[in-house]
Amino acid sequence: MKLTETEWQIMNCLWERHPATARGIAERLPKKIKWAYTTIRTLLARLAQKGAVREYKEGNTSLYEPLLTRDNARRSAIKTLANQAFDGAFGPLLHFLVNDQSLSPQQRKELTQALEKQSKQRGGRGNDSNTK
Amino acid sequence: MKLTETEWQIMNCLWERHPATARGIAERLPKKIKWAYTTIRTLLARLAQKGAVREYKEGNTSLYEPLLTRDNARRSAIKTLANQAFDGAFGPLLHFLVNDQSLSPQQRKELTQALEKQSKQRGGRGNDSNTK
DNA sequence: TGCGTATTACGACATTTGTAGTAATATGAA
DNA sequence: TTCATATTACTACAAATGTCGTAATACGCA
Repeated sequence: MKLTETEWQIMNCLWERHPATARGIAERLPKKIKWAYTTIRTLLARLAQKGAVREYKEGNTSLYEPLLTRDNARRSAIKTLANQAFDGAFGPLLHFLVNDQSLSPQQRKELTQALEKQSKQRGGRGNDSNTK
Repeated sequence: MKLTETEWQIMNCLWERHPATARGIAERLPKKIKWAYTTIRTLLARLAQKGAVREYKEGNTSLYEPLLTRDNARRSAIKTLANQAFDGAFGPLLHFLVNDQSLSPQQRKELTQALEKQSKQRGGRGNDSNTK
């Protein structure tokens, strides 16, 4: 499932807290973003349309909650990036990140540990929620 | 500089070999992609328009070459991803990648080394071509 | 020098994405 | 009940993206 930039904004709010109303989302959007209430509604409708969120009524008010999980959305986004910019390979993507972005010593340490941990539990996949 | 999916296809061909003609690019596009010659021309025009490639004439034929570097395009794409899906933080993005994607032992080793190397040359940034 | 083929130059058009407006309806408080 | 306000339902519309088509040239070869 692929999200557009605006959809990410909405989903980010939804993942943070849900179910939520359109107005609730409006309040939790980054300050910089000023969308009309109806704009949010439209985005939510499109998200529901494509199955990323579920819309249901509590009395008369519409509540929304994510169907697409954050991890899956992330996975999908990363896969797209890897495909288009790194010829589909995660290795080079990681390399690029590690070499290019300045990481704090703390972050480096955490990553090193994560890598070690992964090395231990051999066999490959550690985590595997359903990768759609 | 942000590229669309189709633009990435074109740019990937251009980075691989340049300068190139539209037809040359057509030949080097992934087999799955079958675009009319004019489609490629249009994409190239748009890319020239936004300053990602330079178009010049050799006699009558148009040649193209990238102005935007691959690394910068990658940086930009990664930054966008980090912002929209990881709240702007590279650390978590890397964590996600490291934990989620199955890496070969070889890849893990390389990354660990890269991290170490980075730790050594303290001060932060290792690489720094102009991050636009 | 005349023709078929490769190139160009430009315009076109359907979809998707970003962003809202409006009219109708439901709700709560005076 | 009535009126101001919150919510819904629908529609709209411009800009960005994906994909060409066509008419006019230019070029190389018979």
